Amino acid sequence: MNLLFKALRDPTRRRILEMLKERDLTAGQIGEAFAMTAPSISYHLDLLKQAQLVSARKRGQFVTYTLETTVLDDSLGWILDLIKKGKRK
Amino acid sequence: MNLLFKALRDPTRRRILEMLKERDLTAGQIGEAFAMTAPSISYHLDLLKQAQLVSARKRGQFVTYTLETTVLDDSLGWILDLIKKGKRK
DNA sequence: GATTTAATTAGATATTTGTCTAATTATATT
DNA sequence: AATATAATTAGACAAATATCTAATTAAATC
Repeated sequence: MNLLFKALRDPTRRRILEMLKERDLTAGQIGEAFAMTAPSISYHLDLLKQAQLVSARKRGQFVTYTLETTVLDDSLGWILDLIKKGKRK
Repeated sequence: MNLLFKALRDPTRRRILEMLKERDLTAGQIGEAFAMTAPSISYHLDLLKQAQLVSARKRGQFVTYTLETTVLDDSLGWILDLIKKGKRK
């Protein structure tokens, strides 16, 4: 939960997730969309991976990233709880 | 959106929101639940206020904080989009 | 009106974070 | 096998963050 919110805190990382929503992308393709060096993108991808928001598979010299939504269910549940349960008792 | 995720990133702040889900609380009451000085709590409450996740009203010398869920709808929408739309095309 | 209490603001500081350049690893191509 | 390409790792560094102590503000009580 902590790694998840940590990952979602950064605009670049949120943008990457939105891109991956459309289609799987290699690290290089992701990098093209940002005015940032490859190592910086790598860093963000690593945090997303740690949070299990993306998975990576290597194909030749390319690494393709895929959006993983399972872990988002937790955050959804947490937020929904906050919205729905409020103020009973 | 950015202030929102920024606010949700910190465990202390998430905990505060969970507490406020049950009932409104004064700054002091919130502080009691943490091993942290009053100014630190004030700091967190300020960030939550900036994100519009809580509102504050002063009654005498006390300040009571209330959970505000409206802004959470945005985050919910954003996350749901990520989960539901995925991989079309 | 002086003192206590609740809370915030100001200022200092250690840690975390996001970025960079340089170096490394691994694969593909010539 | 030498070179080029994709990506990551290592190390450095500035900016942001979370915490503290001290000072301030505002309300309540003696």
